[in-house]
Amino acid sequence: MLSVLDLFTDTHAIWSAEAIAQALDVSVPTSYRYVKLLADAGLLQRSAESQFSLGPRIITLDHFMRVSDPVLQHAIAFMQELVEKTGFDCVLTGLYGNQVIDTHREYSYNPAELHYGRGRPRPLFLGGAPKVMLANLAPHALHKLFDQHTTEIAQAGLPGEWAEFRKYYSTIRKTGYYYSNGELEPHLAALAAVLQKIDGSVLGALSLVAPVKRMAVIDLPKMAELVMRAARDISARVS
Amino acid sequence: MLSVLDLFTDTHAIWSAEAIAQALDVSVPTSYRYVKLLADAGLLQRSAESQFSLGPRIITLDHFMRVSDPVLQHAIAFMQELVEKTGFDCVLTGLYGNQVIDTHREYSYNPAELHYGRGRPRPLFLGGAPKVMLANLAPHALHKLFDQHTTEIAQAGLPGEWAEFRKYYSTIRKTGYYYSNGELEPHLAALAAVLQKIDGSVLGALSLVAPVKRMAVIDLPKMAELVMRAARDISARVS
DNA sequence: TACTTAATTGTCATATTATGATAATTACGT
DNA sequence: ACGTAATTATCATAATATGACAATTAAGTA
Repeated sequence: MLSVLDLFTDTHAIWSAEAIAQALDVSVPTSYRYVKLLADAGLLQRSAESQFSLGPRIITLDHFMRVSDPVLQHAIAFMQELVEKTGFDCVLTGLYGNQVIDTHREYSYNPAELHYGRGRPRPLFLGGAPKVMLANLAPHALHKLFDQHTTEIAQAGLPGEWAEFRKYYSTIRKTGYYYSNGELEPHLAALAAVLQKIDGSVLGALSLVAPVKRMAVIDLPKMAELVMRAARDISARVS
Repeated sequence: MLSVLDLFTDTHAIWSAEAIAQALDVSVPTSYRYVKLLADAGLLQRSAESQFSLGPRIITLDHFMRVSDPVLQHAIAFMQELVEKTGFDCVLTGLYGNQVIDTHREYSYNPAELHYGRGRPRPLFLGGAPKVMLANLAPHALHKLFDQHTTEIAQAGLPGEWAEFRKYYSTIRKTGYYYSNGELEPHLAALAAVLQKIDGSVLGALSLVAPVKRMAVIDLPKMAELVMRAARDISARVS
């Protein structure tokens, strides 16, 4: 029944009861039952005649998550400071099982477009934030991901052999940060550092993001030092 | 099983399987089953030893909602303009059944505190946004709310009789906006206007919020005109 | 490394409930 | 008021959720 939620995405945000029945291969009455259950819980809402969309409960639950997320709470001030110092956007990212999600974005300027900051699912093997997080996972956890995502790893151009794959991430870990140039989106560069608890477990990642063009005049080591220090400070506060 | 989600709030964000079993009056194995189902769907996650919290799926779903919400999409630009013109915070609010929720906030300045903008549940009968929305509901919908929330209505100091209650909201509807002075929070004032589709159905509300102190020098009719025009423009775009 | 305790999952009989087909009802536009 | 589509009720049957208990795994500690 929870699989009804899987149907709702950014590109297909509205579903009819009948379409749900078809998609899940259940009868129409059952589809209505599912929808009713989810709507009663507020996870769905009727958006129009026979149309359903995601419901207000999700907004509230997300609010609870933000308010009670210690990483987010402590990170914001440091992120604002980074934005002020650099003029770049600052992004906070989390690793949830096999999913990488941006959890907050501090904007350097306010574009008139919708802010995609929070919640955008991201590829596991592309971009700065995922790389510094994976680089700091316990070896067995990384190995698990390696086994589960063979094709994605190949697509990302990463080594198909465990030894080299591991060495690749080990290098990143030793460097302390990762600079991605046009890796996730061609025109964007990012510099990321990991957030971790005292015991070494990964809390998330902190990145500065900017157009590739504007990186020409940047002193990378200096910028890396800024991000890493902020990351360390945040990590210390959370622990 | 979905009632597990009800347990998680901003003040109690982490639950153990055992505590859930007790709260829902089910056996411990059943509690683990519930938690497993929800965690597999991403609605919950293990946060520590035997501890569960709300999961990443909620962040993603909220993201989908924001991206596919036409009101939000069209409103942001106007909200930014209002912030620029007035220096006040601008808030977008939605009505979902019996629930009033802020869905976006454009900040006039960037306080170093966490932004509570999106998702905060609000009382139904206090504050500008709920009042302009309720004032523009179809009479039968308003009557329904009137019947269902007798005590809250009394607590809010609103008329306990339907005729007067209706008249109260009718006045607001005719005025076109509502100015609330310290109604929701003692030190805050807000001016709200309704967003509605061409057919008159309520889409939400648009408000400007500022400390009461700063309202002393404000020309209310002028400010009301600004908010109402923005609200009309947004409404027009959405339709 | 082994030991101890807590956390989590498996087993299984039973009671509960979910399901689909069909019918009845409601809501909506004309 | 009418006709169509949407939604809910009925009911027999199949499926599965539940709790008690046992087994297993994980985590902390000596």
